[in-house]
Amino acid sequence: MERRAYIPQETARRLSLYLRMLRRLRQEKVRIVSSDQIRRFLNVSSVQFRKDLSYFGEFGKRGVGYDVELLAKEIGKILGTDVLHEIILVGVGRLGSALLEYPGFLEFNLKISEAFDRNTRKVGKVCGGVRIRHMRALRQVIKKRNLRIAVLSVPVEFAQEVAEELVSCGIKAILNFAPVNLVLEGDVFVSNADMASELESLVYKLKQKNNNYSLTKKRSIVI
Amino acid sequence: MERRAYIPQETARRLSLYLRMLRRLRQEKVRIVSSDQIRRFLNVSSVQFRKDLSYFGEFGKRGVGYDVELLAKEIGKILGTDVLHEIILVGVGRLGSALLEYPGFLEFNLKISEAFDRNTRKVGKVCGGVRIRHMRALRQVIKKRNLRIAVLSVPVEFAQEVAEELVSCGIKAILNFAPVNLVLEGDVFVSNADMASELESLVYKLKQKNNNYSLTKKRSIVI
DNA sequence: TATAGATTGTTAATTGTTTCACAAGTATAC
DNA sequence: GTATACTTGTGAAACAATTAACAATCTATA
Repeated sequence: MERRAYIPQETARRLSLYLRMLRRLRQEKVRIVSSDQIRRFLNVSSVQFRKDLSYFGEFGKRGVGYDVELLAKEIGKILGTDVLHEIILVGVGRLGSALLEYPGFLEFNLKISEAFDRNTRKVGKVCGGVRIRHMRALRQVIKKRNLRIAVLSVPVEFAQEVAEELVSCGIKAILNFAPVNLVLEGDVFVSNADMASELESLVYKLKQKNNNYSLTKKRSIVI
Repeated sequence: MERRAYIPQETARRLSLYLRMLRRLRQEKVRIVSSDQIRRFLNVSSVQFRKDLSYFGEFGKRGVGYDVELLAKEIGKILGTDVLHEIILVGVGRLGSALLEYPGFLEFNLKISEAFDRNTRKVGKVCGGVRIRHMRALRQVIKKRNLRIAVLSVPVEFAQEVAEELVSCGIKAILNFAPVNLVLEGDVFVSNADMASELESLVYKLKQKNNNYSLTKKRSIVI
């Protein structure tokens, strides 16, 4: 097959779910897994799983299944988790400090290695193993360490301006926790972790169900 | 047009973004807005916006635009934010307490009105205006207050069992912050707020861009 | 009251994603 | 060795979502 002509966005999103599942299986000493087992664990159809993998190569053995160890390694390579990625976090409020202590990032070889806040009372303190710096140091640190990815957890009213500053410092990807759509110039990827909107979607679905309106299926995931 | 034959999932997701934008405009005393202005604010094409609304009715005036006040009210009705929805939160760890204090939920008329934890040292304390109860009280409170929606922020190793308990108590929608896919029986909506996976997707996109592989567009807002 | 410019609402075409159907390969039992 | 039961990989079909194209309608103005 002609690989990588283009990869469906949705496929890319699912790869990290696969990887996490495989890692868990590996931990439990499972050696072989079939696409049908994956379906049961992840609510992704077995064909979907196989099709997703097919964009990158052939990793299974017909009649048998997939070698957990091997497949985890391959997906890791595809996603780039074989290399440690250093991230910065801007805004060490309640959410920000929760994120600094969040253990889940390591799973994908992601590490928040710098944190910034403009509150001088927070500066110098250590949270999640990271010493908080003042916003003034932002540009210098980003440039010096050549960082590309930022988590933005400042109050909503500052999100836009801080995001612009991040971009001007060379940041190329932002995970935004502020409930606002960032409008940015240049080639920056922005992903919104919009908790309120996510919850609202659930409320809406419940309402629809009760009213017997129908939604198309697909996706239940997400931020 | 035959309204509401079915509503695209994505349309439902976008409605809350529209509502937030409209509220902000209303606050700024803007009376009229065109779909083209919305495009500039939200990175959603003007046709997309109009198409989305068209599933529910005709809310604009040709040659003019949309009445901000009126449209906000209509979308609010569609989404169900005209009524207060009470939510419970389970797991008052670092992330849980950040969520309890998160002001963004009110925007959609959502209120975390009960919080539970199994750590007796936390029980009785007040966080974000909510007194934390012991997990033992879970069933009784849910039944008594007839609650339907839960935010799950317990450690990943307990997520599955707690989720099952929630469902057995009558919960119909769960916003899950644990990095695991919940497998649940019955008609429950689960939405995963998967921060690590979200960040991982950004890393992947950056990598693709540098390698000049192409992804299809859509979602996740590339500016 | 006719005309120009603006903007919505909608059908049709296009693009993107999932699912179907099945060929091809592997393991096991006899 | 052959039959049987699995399981993967994939082209084609079906389905879903977005975008293009344009008719309908409104406002302002001469």
